[in-house]
Amino acid sequence: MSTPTNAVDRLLDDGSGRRPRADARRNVERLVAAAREAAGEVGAEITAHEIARRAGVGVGTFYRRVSSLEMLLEAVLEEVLGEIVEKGDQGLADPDPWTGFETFATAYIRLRNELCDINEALGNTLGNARSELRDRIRLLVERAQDAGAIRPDIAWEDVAFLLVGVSTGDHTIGLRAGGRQWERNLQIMLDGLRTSTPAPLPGEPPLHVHPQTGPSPVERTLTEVLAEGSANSAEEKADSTS
Amino acid sequence: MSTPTNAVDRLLDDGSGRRPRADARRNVERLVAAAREAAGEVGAEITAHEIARRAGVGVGTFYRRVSSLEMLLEAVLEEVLGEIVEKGDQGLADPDPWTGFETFATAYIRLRNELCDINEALGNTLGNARSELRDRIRLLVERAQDAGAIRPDIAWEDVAFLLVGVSTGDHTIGLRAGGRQWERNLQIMLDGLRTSTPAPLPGEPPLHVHPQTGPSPVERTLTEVLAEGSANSAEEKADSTS
DNA sequence: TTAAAATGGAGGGTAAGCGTCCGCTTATGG
DNA sequence: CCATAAGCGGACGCTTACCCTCCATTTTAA
Repeated sequence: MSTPTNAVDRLLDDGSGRRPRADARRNVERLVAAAREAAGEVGAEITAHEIARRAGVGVGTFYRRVSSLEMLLEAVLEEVLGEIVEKGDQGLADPDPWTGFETFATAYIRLRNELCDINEALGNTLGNARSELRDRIRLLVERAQDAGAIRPDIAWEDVAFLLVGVSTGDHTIGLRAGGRQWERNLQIMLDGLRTSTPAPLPGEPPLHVHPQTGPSPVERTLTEVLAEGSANSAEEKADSTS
Repeated sequence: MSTPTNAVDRLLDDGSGRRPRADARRNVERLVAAAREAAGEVGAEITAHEIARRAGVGVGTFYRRVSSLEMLLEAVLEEVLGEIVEKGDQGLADPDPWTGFETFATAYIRLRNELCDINEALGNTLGNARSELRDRIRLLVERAQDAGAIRPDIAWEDVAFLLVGVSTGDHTIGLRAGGRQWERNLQIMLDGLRTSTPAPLPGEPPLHVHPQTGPSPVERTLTEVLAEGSANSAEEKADSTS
């Protein structure tokens, strides 16, 4: 009980042991909430003024309650990472390895969207929690592979990379998804990971689904495509007919 | 022939119609190459000084050859987008819809990695090329769906989002892939998209592949997981036993 | 009621990037 | 070979953006 476990308490603990005034605590809570929200929306280039504005407090208050912007972000990041690791443990506790993995993956992405890239922004201050997270991912993947639910030619790092991509892919070339695109991305990725057949996609399609006409199987691996690609990588310039 | 088609010629064209000196042309070429390379590595927050340094020229030269940093980035972006669209046309020319799609997807990600997020950085200056790109993706996906190669419950926008995610996911929680992770991401995504069975993964695994022991099928959809997740979204706090 | 605690926002200090200026160098055509 | 216009480099000034402090005023709570 002497070491506060959540961001708010840690930030309020100035070492004097005195109980802070009510408005002080209220403002710290607002600041942490605002920082978490802002981090998810704006990303790493969030400013102290912006957080203070969202929290409805002045900049002065910001810096009295929080020793620095970096401190606040670090506290928030650690808090969220803790929640993610906890989700990993919940997944490992699930008797069904695939379900456990799936549950974790879902929660992970949802939480990761809150952090956005704050993570990378403030460097390697959290080596400990990060290695804990890596452990959970590795265990979840390997357990599902042992159970035959995830294809065996995958490394757990592949999954880590894919999960990032899933949460990142929600806007491109003028297209912008409504914040739940990651759910569809995730399902498609899961279908690529698993050994059994595809599951139905969650949510609504971004715009429309193309009406299907007829079937016809095909076979060629990406490895072959890549080989071709590097074979004719010599540039060719031909005038295109408009 | 009056309107130069590549970035170098466009930047050299100062309207006077005079042929530029040899060193001037050489430096523009270096600048464009450096900008393309730097854009891929550093991303959107690239600086004029950095590009000049990589090109081995002074800042003065940079600004004489290139009216502004924005102009250079725009020229590079347009050039790369043009190449991508061309790859799309090549894919559409392929008689096999799946192969055509696969070829395009590969080339697209490879080129997209060069742009990184310059794209978003300088706003909507390229609405035209972007809509052309969208067209190619839509046609490629729908054609493959008509042929029965891509699962029918997918919208072409899903594919656009997924392709971004695939190229983005190459570093996370202290893990960093060697630049070819996207190939593995892509194959797994393709396996999730297609109607037939998974293909072998390209390249080497990031670190190791977990030795498999035994099989056991499982079934649960992400939709169900999501429903559960939002059901017990009420926070629970319990002291963890260290 | 009153003093300690807290608040807010103007403003100083700093860092970083953009683009210019000008003295020196180099290509090029006669 | 030489004259000259074109080109080169990088120091430097300007602007912008952000971090954090200071202090007159307000709020809490004993």
